[in-house]
Amino acid sequence: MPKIIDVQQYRQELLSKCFDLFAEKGYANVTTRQIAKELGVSTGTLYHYFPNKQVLFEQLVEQICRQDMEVIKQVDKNQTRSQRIEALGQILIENQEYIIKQAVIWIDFCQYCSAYKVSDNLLLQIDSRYEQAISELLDLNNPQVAKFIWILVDGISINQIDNSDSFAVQIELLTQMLIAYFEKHISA
Amino acid sequence: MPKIIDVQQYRQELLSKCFDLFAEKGYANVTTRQIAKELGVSTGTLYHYFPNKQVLFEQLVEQICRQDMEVIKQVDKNQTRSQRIEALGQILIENQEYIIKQAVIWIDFCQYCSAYKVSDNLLLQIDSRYEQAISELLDLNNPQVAKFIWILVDGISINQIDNSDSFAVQIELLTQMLIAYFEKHISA
Amino acid sequence: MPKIIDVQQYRQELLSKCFDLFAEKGYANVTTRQIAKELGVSTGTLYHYFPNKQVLFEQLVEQICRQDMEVIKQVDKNQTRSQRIEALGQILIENQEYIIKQAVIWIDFCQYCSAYKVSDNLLLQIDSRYEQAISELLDLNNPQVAKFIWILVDGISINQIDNSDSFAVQIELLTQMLIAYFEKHISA
Amino acid sequence: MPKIIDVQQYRQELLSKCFDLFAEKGYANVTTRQIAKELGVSTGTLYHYFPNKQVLFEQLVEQICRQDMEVIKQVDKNQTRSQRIEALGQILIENQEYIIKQAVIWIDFCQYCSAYKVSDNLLLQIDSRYEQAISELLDLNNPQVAKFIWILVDGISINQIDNSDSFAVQIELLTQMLIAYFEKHISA
DNA sequence: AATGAATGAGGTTTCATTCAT
DNA sequence: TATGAATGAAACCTCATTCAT
Repeated sequence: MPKIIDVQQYRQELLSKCFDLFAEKGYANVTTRQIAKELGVSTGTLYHYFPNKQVLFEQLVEQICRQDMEVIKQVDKNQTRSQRIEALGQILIENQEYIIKQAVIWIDFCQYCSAYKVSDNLLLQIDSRYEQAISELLDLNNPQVAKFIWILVDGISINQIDNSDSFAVQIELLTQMLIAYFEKHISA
Repeated sequence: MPKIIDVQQYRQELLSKCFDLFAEKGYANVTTRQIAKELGVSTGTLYHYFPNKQVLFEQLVEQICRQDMEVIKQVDKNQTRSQRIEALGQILIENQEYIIKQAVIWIDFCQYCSAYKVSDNLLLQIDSRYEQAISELLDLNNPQVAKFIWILVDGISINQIDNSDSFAVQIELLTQMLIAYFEKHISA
Repeated sequence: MPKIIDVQQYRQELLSKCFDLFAEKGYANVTTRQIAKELGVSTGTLYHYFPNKQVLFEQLVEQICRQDMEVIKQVDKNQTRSQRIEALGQILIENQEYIIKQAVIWIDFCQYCSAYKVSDNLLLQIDSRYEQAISELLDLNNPQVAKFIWILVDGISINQIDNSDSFAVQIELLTQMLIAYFEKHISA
Repeated sequence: MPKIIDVQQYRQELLSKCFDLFAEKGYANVTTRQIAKELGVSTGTLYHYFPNKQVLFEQLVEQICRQDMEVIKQVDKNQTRSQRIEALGQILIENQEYIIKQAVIWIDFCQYCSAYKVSDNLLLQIDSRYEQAISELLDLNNPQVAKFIWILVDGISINQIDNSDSFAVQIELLTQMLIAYFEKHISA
């Protein structure tokens, strides 16, 4: 029993160590040897913990999703919607580096699903988790709006690859835009 | 007398025929053999028109940018800003399929630049062309806002890979949000 | 009739123009496109005058052999053997650049014959032409000695690829060595 | 525990097994698949031990040079110069097959350096090692003479490709010629 | 559990040669 | 005659995966 927990925990550690590498190069451009080297293990060991590269990637995406849920939970819900939007924006800016990488990996995962003709189950499932988390956070009853917001965060993140100094500016713009939109269309 | 062919024009035709394939699979997942097959030529012919896969991809990105400039130009400038925003949204929705693919390829190109350590010259140059085109269209003096808008369109587009029925809804949301933002913050 | 002569002559011109290219790169490293470019014609034209790359190369080797026979003939035969050896050495030094290239191509041709499993007929035939020419020039009755001399010239030539200033020195050494040998072993 | 293998030693074994193939066909005419087949391994394994075909070839040349130094060392130095020359000739004749192949590869390497525009460092370095070894063996103070001798051996070797029965005759001729030369020009 | 040597299918690219014009 | 676009076999090389140790 305790052994199993250790294995599971070690797997999580390995996944965490992969994060930067996948964010930087993308699934298709990372070799298993590079992964093994980054993790400080042999390729044999890598294949001992993960059946193949695809599963490794999918588990990484799941791990990221779980972490993102935690990030979103940090927002204090005892505030007006505008305040919560600003708080979310603030958290994104504070975790800028992580958020950008997470978005890059997510987009990479979307392409991976279409390119490798992998079943979208995981993709759809994670997608709806984000949708729900944002919906709850901002008391939205239109799921499209919730998804929309997270999509915009991705959009902004991805385009930071080269000049990452504008991330904060753009998240701020997004924040203001959302506030203006909600003020005009939906009563808080 | 040799076969007379407008090489430059034929190159453009070939690039156009690649568009769907790259949008669907992504640069790293498309093989040159697949490209040749899609184009209905041999790999030898492919390499007769493009020195290598990278240049082929870069020229495709350039072609897309030129086409996008044409799409943006379609908006009638004799309207209020809100009207122009709506017109732009309308055009995006009308060209939904193309816009999504274009965005997917663009994001792929961003990753390609970072993964292959290709010089960013082309990336930055194209980036600023979009910025300028949007700035002119909406009379913006803050370039960050212009870039921001196009980034959001990319963000929305990318996430359509699997359920593309929400594109129109999300572009509509973006339109309304931009209008609300400009009404509140910037006089038309 | 005159047409045929022209074609033949044009072929010789083309071959002459290939000489430097083959000497510099070697048969296997020269592409037909490079040859065509060097000749200022299209690949189609190249294949109009020569059935393929192999025949082109073989004809070049033949042409070189004919030219070498002319070089050797320049030696005035009304001299002692030692004088004739020195005269030959002098001619080699005067034509240093040509001699080196000719030797490089010849060695390349030897390798070509073994690598491509081409029949050695041409090789043997040319070999014996050199043997005879040297035998006649130096009044040798041992054909091995004649061949030996030409082989040494090749050996010296090939090793000039990088520091070609020692060619004259080494031909001079060869000359002295031959003279010493003949003085000791064979009466002039 | 992993399979224990002395990588460096295995590399040397692999190189030794390549020797004949390269001698017979030449660098440009040997394919990596042929090499792998000759070595009895897969192409993947080949690339596990050598980063690419060029480096493989260069390491082969280095290995050959080291072996040649051993061959030259076999000559007993407690003899007159004439005797040492004869002893060297004898060793060359005894190792005829190896010497010819070694020479063919060396010449191939010279062409390889010029054709592939590889830096000549290795070539010059090896060149000087031969020069020194011969100089020491025959107590020569003129390095040109030392280089000259080895060049002649190469020249003779290369021309044996097709009728290798004359090698001994020609090495014998070279030996006599050198003795005659030294008797006349340089006191033993 | 851990290693890394070994595999070989499949990737990108080259190039001798052909052929419609 | 002359052209050069087109071909596709085959070159070099990579990399996910396996397996003996």
